[in-house]
Amino acid sequence: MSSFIFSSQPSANFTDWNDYGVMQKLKRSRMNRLKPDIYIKDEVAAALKKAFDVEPDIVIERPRQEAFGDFATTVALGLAKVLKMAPRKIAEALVENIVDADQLIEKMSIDGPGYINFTLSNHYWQSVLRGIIEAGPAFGEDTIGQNEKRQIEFVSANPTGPLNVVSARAAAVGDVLVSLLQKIGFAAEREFYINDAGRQVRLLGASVSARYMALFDRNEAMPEDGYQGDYIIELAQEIKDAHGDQFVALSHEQRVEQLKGIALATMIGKQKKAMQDYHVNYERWFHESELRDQNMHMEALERLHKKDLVYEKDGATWFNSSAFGDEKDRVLITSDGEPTYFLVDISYHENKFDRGFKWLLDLWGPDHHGYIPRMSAAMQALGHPEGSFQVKIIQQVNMLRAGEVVKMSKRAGNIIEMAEVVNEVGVDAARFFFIMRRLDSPLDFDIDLAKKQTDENPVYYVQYAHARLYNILEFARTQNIALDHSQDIAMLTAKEEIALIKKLGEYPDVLQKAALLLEPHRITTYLMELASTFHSFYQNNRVVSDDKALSQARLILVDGTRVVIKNALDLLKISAPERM
RNA sequence: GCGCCAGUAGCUCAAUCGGAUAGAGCAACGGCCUUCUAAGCCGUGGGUUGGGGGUUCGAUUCCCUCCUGGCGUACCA
Repeated sequence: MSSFIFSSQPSANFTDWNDYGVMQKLKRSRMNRLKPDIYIKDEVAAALKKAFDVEPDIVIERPRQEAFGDFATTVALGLAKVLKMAPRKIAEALVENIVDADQLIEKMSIDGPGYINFTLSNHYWQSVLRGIIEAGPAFGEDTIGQNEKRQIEFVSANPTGPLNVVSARAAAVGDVLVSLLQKIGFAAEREFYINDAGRQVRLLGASVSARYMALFDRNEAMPEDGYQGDYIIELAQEIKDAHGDQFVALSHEQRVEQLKGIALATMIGKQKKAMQDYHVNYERWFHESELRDQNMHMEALERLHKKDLVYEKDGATWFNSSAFGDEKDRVLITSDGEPTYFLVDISYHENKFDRGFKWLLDLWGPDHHGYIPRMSAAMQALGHPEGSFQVKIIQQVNMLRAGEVVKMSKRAGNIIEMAEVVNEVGVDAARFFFIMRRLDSPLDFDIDLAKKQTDENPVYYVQYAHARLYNILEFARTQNIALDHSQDIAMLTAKEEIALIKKLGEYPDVLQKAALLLEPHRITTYLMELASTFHSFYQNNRVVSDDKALSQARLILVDGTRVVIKNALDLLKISAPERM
């Protein structure tokens, strides 16, 4: 088993977000202004080349503590051994050789054992704000994806029951991940795989048939393993209301077949509606039946066959998956001659690659993680490069009310329904809460908290910041101080002003990292930090005052902040209220 | 048994490829509204990063081991 699929880190061949190779090819002028770390990296590299004639890997990081400046590098520490010199001596020589052609660096200092800290000038930060205003809704976007086709498949719940809360979590996460990839230049798409074929769908038909007949006082046995939830009864009732008794007289087989079709269409319709109400718009809903109708699974079998990875045993057809790290071989065609779900799923993923996607991500529920090795084995066997197929497990969700775990609903078939939760707390809170945590850790969803309209609720905290920003711009208008982007902003030098601009300037990095590391929670965390930085600025600096020039400069800062919060909320498809 | 994920402040979570004194929010306590939204701000206390060992200038981060919790280990889907 290659360990990459179990790693929470991106695989090695994955675009390395710390290697800005692609970006360096872009025009430097504009990018440099928004990527000061690259500028510093280049400066440090040139200085090292000049002073010591070495070209080590240089990492530019942001110090945790404000006192250490805006950027730092530990390169001198790492070079100590190579150059056989004290790190501080190396650092001193390095600093002396920094040219800083663009005059962005305000201060350089050598601290501790040999850290070199860089503080950028206010002038530089003002230019960042200019850049944000110019970019507007596009601020944060990038082109590093180079239009590569990527696809994320998520939710893909069986159409045999209502969607549960893990689906709600997966829907929010998957939707935002695709948006993130699109923002940094990938041609990314959302896809929902509808399992509308096979045993379980026949079971759905038979279950509905039994309930339907009961409505006419006919006794028809519920199939073994049939679906027990009360929603099946509701479904039967809906069918009776729409079609009357027209299926009663049919043979059992015919009735099951017809009711199966109706029930399936109804359930899929409900799923589509739930997703739409939740602001998730799939580029494609892919039907499993399509694969089967076109015999794509047999084609996939043939591909494996050609690679000599298939054999017959005990009347079944097996895939030699253990040769690719799976713990045992898996059945593709059962001894009854039925293709397994696994085989069909392999062909589905082959189809995705055939459609031109270079990279696939599946979001699966926690009960499917045992399935990862065999699927990865299949993709590897079929020659897809390592890392081109990835799976992330969306961990379980505990719904809490008054501190207690909410019990499952019998009506929905012993699950907690997605629609119920979304209706109760609203789309904004639901999406925010589901995105707030890393996807591989279990999530406690506090329903009471999500509904609270107080500072305890992070959604309101962020939305309030947006409403407040909007209100300031409105108020300025009433005072006849218009927002004018051409005004001078050189007087924006106060501590809170610069701190706010710095925070705004982080957004593109946050977005890029969230996208490439598949960690959407970075966006919500950032939003909370940004809101906090803004509230702090607001508290200490009056925007609209008698000083007209200063007011106008601050209005530009307010507008820049509004732009970034709006962009991030739009990305999450959470509303940005103008008034609260 | 084997495998996957997780274990960080009372609670929920962060922590930028291994970097500086591990940070936020909530809860607790104390301040701040004549001024653009107090759904806000400022401050105080709170930690053996589950335990132990290793790798090195440096470990929440990498390796080994143990403990705890969740999940998975089908000719089901």
